[in-house]
Amino acid sequence: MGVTIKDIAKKTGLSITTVSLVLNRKESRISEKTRHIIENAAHEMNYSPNQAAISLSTKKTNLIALIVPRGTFCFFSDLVSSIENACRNAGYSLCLSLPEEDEDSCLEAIQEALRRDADGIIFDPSNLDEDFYQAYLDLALKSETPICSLASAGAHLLSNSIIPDHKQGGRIAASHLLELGHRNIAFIGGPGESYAVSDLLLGIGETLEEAGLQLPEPYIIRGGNTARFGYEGGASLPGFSAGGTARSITAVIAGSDAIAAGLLRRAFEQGIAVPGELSVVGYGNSYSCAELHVPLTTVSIHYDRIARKAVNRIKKLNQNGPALTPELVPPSLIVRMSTAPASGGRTASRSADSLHIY
Amino acid sequence: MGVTIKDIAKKTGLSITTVSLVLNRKESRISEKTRHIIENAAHEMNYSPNQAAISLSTKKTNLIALIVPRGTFCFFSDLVSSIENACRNAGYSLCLSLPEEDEDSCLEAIQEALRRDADGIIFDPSNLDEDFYQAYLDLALKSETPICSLASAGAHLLSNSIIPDHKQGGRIAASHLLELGHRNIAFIGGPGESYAVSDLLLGIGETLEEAGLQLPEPYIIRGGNTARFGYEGGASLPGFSAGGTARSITAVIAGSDAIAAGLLRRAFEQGIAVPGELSVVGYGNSYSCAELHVPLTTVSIHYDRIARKAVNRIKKLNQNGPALTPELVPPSLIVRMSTAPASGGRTASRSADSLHIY
DNA sequence: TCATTTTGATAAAGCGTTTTATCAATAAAC
DNA sequence: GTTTATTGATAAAACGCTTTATCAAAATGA
Repeated sequence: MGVTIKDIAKKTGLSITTVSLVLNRKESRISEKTRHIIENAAHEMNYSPNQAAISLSTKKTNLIALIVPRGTFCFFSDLVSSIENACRNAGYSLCLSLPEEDEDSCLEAIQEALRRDADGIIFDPSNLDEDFYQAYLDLALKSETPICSLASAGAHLLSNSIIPDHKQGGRIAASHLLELGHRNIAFIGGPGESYAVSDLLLGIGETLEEAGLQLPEPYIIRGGNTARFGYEGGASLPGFSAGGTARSITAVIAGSDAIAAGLLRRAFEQGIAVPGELSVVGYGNSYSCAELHVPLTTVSIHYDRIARKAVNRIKKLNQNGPALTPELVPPSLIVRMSTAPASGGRTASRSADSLHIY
Repeated sequence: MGVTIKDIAKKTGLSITTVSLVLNRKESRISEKTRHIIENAAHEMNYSPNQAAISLSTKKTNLIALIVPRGTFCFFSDLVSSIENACRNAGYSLCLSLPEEDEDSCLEAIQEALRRDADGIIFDPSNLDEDFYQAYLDLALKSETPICSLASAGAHLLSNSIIPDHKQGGRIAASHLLELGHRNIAFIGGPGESYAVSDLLLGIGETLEEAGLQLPEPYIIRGGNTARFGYEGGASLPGFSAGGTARSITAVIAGSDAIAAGLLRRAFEQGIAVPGELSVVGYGNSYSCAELHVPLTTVSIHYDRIARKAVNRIKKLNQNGPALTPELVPPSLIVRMSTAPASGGRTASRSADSLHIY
């Protein structure tokens, strides 16, 4: 279809080699005169290099494949958006796959990435189980494509992972509530097989234990990551539907912001004041969680940082840098308005700006 | 890096041509025996075709580029997710660009798509202004890459657009409120230059006029598409901060679900009951809008349909089908719980299921 | 002036496919 | 037993680019 360097060569009467050299290699020994002729011609003819040809020749595609199974642990758009940005800044194009959560679909996505000979694969398998990892790793490692996982499970197998430190995330959320004086804290979150949620729970549990408290079985509701689950599952928290003081629980940590949203709605409908009677901490700091009627206190996973690190790592590996050990990225707390001291009082008025509401 | 058909040829002692024929052309005249030998070898050696080479040879990349300027009219994740799905189902890979909203960034994104020689470009410029279209079209049309726009502006120039019928969306929203008996309806929505919002307003205006009403200047608040804008701009609606009956406005149409969310928060904080005292209609039916404490009545843009149509159109154009006229896709109303009769009464209890809340 | 280095440009091979034209061998038709 | 079709496989060119090795011409040094 388009204009090729051959066309430029023909038009200028110079050779293909010369054209290529001018267009790619600033340091090559080409006279200024020739250089100008070619640059002008290229511009006039509206030349655009053909990436397929470049890829074939150089064995670099400048492509990063991002694979995020649908319905993944945290709302995907933050991740996708961050990775896209990081890719663009680093000169990569982004090839996006949102496979279904079953093994076949995910493997297909990986094969697609290999067929396209991506310079790197970023994969977020946080809600898949470990059996899967093996198959995925087999494929990944057989090819020499750098793979960067965004999940802790299997991290020992995969040297190049950048991992949100969900355990730390759990600690942060729990500490926040403890500091506010809460003693009866519940958890509601994702499916049982999810490693991300397991880590999260681990952090919560440890922190509570260190404070001499525990997280008893009935205070843990597992099942999903959706708002619907938050709405429906929330009702089964001990004493949640009872009015006023009958509630033993004063705070809930949700495994995702969506769950927290559902929970907030349930509380609203039942006339339970948040944060007056119930504090809620979300998880993820997704776009939408600042839009709720009670802006959500939540744990930010810092996908922007993770994205930068992941893309960077792939870039280094492409330059034949050494494989590196997995890196944990610590989350941080975003305090908005859904948490307050256990006593029930609203905290001293905080200005919207200091609350990072929008 | 990987195994090539050359390797397979060498291993089986057959020719490259034969290998290629076996692997791609079911109908070619190759003996069953040879076919089996090659298929087995390919499988054993874990052969994966190199897309760059295929592209170079066939001039088909099986790539669709999706360009959605950041901060676009409607929350991008619904669109992106739908397009990804449609691409996958149609055998395409998705190359995603989320450029900044300025012209340079968008042009870069288009050039990237051309460099990658995408089989088609899907572009959502709904919040860019018409000047931009010209530059964008120049590039697009100069190449012969099929382009499918998702915006109405410039549609007369671009034959292959699939366009959400925002005007119809406006009519639907307004009709709904009129049927509920509202007479004082306001609008709060996106920036002045946005054609999408202009269409939306047009639909609203026409519908009100047909009912003998109008949308007076002070009832129109323009500025952005964010929740923050909904929260802050909402307060400037006539009489909004006044208590009880002082409010003249009984219903608001928001230009996006995010705006509606901000508005809902403002209403909550000011003790204005939704939908009891104020009805709110959102726009877009984005993921998050069902998660709000008052599940949002909104206008669904049906991105899934739009995505399928857009991808299909590109596929047909790739098969040398004729260029087609732009197609308008009608939105539809999703009634949830943020609207009620103007009288103030809550509507007869509706079950959650019939409300499409989750 | 002749040998040596530097400068400017090029030819040609290679990257992994597809595809057209060709060819030998076997089968069918006469 | 020739001639003609058919079957099964292949050689080679092409796709658009990069890169190495090569080469002629000009500049430098002795």
